[in-house]
Amino acid sequence: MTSNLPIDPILPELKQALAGRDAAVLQAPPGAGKTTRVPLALLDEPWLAGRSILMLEPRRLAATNAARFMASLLGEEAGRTVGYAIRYERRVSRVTRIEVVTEGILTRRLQTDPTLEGVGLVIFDEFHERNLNSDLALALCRDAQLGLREDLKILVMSATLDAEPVAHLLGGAPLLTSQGRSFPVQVRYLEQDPVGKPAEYTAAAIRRALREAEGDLLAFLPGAGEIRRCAELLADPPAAEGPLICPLYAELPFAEQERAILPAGRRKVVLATNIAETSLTIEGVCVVVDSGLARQPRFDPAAGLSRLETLRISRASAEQRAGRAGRLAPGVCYRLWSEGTHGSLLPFTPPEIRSADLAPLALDLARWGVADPMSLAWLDPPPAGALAGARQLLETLGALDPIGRITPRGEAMGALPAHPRIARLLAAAREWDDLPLGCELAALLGERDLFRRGEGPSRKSDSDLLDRLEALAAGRRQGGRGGAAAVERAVRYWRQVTGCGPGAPAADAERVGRLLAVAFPERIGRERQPGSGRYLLSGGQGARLSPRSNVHAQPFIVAVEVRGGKGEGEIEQASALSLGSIEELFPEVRGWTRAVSWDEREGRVAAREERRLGALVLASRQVGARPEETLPALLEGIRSRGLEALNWSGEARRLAARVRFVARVFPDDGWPDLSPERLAASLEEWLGPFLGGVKSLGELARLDLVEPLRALLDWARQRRLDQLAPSHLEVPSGSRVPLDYPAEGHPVLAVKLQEMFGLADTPRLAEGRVAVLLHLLSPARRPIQVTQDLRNFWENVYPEVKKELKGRYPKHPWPDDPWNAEPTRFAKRRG
DNA sequence: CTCTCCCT
Repeated sequence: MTSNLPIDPILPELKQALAGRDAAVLQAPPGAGKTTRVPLALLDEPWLAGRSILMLEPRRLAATNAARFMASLLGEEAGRTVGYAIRYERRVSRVTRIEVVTEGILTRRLQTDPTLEGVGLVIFDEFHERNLNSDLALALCRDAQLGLREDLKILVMSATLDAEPVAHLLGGAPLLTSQGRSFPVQVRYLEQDPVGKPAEYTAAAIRRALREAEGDLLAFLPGAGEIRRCAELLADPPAAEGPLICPLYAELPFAEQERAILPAGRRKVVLATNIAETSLTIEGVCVVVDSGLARQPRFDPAAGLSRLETLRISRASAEQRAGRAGRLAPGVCYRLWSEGTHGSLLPFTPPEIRSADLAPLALDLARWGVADPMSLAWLDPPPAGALAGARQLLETLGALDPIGRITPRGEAMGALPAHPRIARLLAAAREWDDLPLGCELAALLGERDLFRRGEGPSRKSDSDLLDRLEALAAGRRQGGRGGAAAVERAVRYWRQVTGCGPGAPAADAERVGRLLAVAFPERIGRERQPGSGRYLLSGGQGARLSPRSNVHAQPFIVAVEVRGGKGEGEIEQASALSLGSIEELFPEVRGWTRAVSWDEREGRVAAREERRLGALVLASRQVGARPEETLPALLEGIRSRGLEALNWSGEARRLAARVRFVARVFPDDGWPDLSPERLAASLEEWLGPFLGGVKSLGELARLDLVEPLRALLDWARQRRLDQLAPSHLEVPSGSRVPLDYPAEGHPVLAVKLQEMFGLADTPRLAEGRVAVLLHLLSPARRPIQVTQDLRNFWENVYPEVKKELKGRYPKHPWPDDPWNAEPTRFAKRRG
């Protein structure tokens, strides 16, 4: 502890803050030395009273490195005063006072020992990354602190300037800020946002940066595809000075990653994914070229699948990337977007909890005994929709009961350090005495896909899990070659955790399929047409097998990994399964359930009995529909065909039109709304009661709508309707002439002129508020005049009309004095 | 352009 670090001046203040409070927040940029300085500085504080410190790191490498470095400062090996625990490996002893752990470890420790016996302080390092597990661990830790361990202290350390909300969350904890140690980085934006493909404009920008600036160059690209393309573009023609081009992404074999990280002896261009933003530090970088893009997973709760999206990074992320150029000396960062666009970027990368698969978190909450997650302290609470989806899955897996409490099986699953699906698979393997196979599958599913990693066999189009099991076995026969080290280590781990005895897995397709089916019950697929390779999954999504898949011509499969497009996903890993197994594993499919639906082609209600697994119909038979179950299907049929499919008699149309007219004139008198939209929306209420036993369009056609419509009016309103808007009007000739009530404008009375002799005043409706529009007709019922002023017609228009038409209709009366002529509907009597 | 990164 000789050299001075930027964090040092603040340590006394930090000690004091923690002495008086149960929590503190320390904000310190990279290079301040917080990770290795803070735990050792606090070790002898009196409030710690000899208890130990747990420190969380987001990555295994960071955890082991921090522990080893601190141990070396004490002149010890890791495992004495300073130890660590990561998956597969724990190095601690009775004298250990500082234990550095990765995030999942703390959650598991809290579950088995909620009081954190013997621990006095929990430090959350790099909390700004906002990983799902650190958010959960902090929520649980705070809950333990408030309920069980008032003497437990929490210290949150964060690199970026968003520490205020955490301090607030921890009850107004003191917020301390430290300087960092880094060199200035000059940031250069583009004039305008680039057009074209990221690989192409990034390659162009790299060529320019190599001319303009000195030193090794680190470029950030969204994925391996862009990195390969960019490397090709830089190789042809070779960039100036012919620098060494080093791709860097997680799937790359370790040796190649090392080549990118270590000094090369000549100028180097590293093309990296997000892996270089936080997890790996590259020596000698003075120039950063940032495409501004990253690929991020988004879990779709409806489909139960994640898909990758290429998104613009946040300003905080851009800051972090730029900082990589200033670790050793002043540097330059080329941002491949405009300064205007920079202002529109998100300030921080959204926390993982907002878009992740929440099934593991939901099981952890249930184990913790939290019914309502809102009772815990969250910076961002788990989104309700995703959480509901996660609980649904857990219920399907048998881990939760229908009201969301953990079941004994759920307890057993939660005790296994794996995703609930894999835990379910292992539980089934134990039950079926198939543990060797279960351990291999758990390892294959839990690690990166064997056929996708750069160091392994590269038959990436094979989608059958049996092929992967065979590849594992073949690798073992060849003496451990095959690059499946991570999977093999996981196999050993699971064999140890489950107490699985020796013995080779019995890897026949059916056993594999059955184990996978219980873990992925909503991804059981049935082929749509034989040989099509296109499947409907029990969860309702569609998916297709690659044409080069080895899972051929299987009517039923389990699609374990589906790479999601928005429509049909591509099945990356699957296994065949028999119908018999499905029936055995999911007893509910053995029962027949009735399904009544509208058969559009036949135009009738169809009732079937079906055996189904989620969206899959495994068998179906036609049955007769019972009268009491036809209504919803019939209404669905009417809706699909529209109101006009109903039997609108003239009388029914007129009735509806009259009611609409009255409702228009007296809008506040409570007349029912009989607009087509409203009628369509309320079919069930007004038409439903008249549809008893109706099953087909033919029967529907026999139902006159007059009665259902009239039923919407009580007796008093029916009487009032007849007064306000009669269906017919009596004219001077004695005829009862039908009135037409159009949707807009005045009601129309179309009547022969001769029937109106002697009438001066235009008839009025609706208590005299609305005059009818007269369509005066010739004896041949041709329109002569449209008017609302009958008196004016007789006096000024009729003489002209008479002259014109008298010759054409000689048998009809055309009196000179229409005021005193007898109105008639007939022609003149003969002779 | 064919899947980012990490973790029990």
